[in-house]
Amino acid sequence: MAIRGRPRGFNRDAALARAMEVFWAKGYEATQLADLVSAMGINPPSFYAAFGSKEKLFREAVDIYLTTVGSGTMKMLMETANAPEAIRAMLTASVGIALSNPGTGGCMVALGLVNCQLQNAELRAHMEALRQATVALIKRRLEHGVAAGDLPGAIDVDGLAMYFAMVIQGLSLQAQDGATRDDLLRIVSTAMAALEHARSV
Amino acid sequence: MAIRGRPRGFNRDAALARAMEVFWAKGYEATQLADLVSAMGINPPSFYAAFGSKEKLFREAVDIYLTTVGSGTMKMLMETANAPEAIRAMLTASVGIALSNPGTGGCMVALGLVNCQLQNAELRAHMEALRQATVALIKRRLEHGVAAGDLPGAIDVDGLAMYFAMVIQGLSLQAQDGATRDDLLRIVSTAMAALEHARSV
DNA sequence: CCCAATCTGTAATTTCAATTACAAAAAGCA
DNA sequence: TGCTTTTTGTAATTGAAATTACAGATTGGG
Repeated sequence: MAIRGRPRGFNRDAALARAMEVFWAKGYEATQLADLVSAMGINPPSFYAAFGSKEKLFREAVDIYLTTVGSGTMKMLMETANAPEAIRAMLTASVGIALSNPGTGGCMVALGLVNCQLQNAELRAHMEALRQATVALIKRRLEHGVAAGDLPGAIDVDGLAMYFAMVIQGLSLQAQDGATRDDLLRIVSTAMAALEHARSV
Repeated sequence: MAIRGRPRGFNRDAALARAMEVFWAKGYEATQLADLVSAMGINPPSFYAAFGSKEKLFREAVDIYLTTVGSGTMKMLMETANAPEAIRAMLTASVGIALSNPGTGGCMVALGLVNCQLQNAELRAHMEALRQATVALIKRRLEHGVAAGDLPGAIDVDGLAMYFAMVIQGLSLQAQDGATRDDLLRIVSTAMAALEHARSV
């Protein structure tokens, strides 16, 4: 049997994409329902019927952020041949993302939920887990680089992975502070010295 | 003539110190008056009489943060003899501060007001100006290092200054994500490679 | 000792943002 | 067509957080 009842008057995926942009631009807590429903072109009841709550919507928004906006960085990381080049490509992609933020600047995973209230601690933990996953991915790429001979076997892959994750987060904050593309790319080049140095040990 | 009226029943400076800790721990927007007055041991009317508003109190709290907690990093930066050592000392001091945050971790200037609402844009600009001042200070120290022969004359002092400011911010976010002292110090050592590399150019 | 000035505690008030009530609308099915 | 189901728009409702009203308390000055 077909779907009963009045059909939904808006495109759920399109509305979700709009919501993602708003969350990305303003962060979870600074975004209010009024911003969301306005950007999505719907009213509160439609919102709650389709997405459940602000928090559930945010989780969905992060999901599509990762599979759309964010996927590029990880793709660069995993698919660029030489390990140092892969790291550089990832950071360069991060710069692009940080600057394409429709609002203040920065990566949604890095800055979407900083300094939250106790009531949102669980959501914050979710974001933190995503960031830890990034660290793990960088570490794996470095290990692969060592195995492939791109990097010396003596390097501290754990330390370097944390370092580059830190760089991604730092780039986001710099973007929020108004850094230009040229500024951020210069920072990336400087940051890459960590690997240049590791290679020459 | 002496002061008329009932004397204040609490120590304003002590209360301000408590408030600073709360703001440092939770950030501006996640901190609510109830947290503040509770930590300060006073009631709302005393609070407003003595400090004016939450925003004014925050500005005062940032001021004493800078002159107490934060002064160590800049002291290290300006008073350590060798320029690369000065940078390292500054970053090491930042690690100590980030870990001494009574709450989630991180530097109050770096993370005290991220993702704020439009109504707090002016306050955010104030924080941003403080961060820019840090960049300027780092730049000056690097220039001094070049003049003193600690660093080669060809280095990009602007780029390096932004880079190390980014590191301070990134360290704060890493601290919030649960990084240990050992983790952060390893990141600092890795970050220092940027200067090691610059020296050997 | 009384008055003016200032602080304190209790208890509003105000404002604003998330969420829901409810009746009308729009579809399928008998 | 009448019934059921689901969505929609308007307009509450709820809840929380910043700020203030007000009466009582405590001081110095005359």
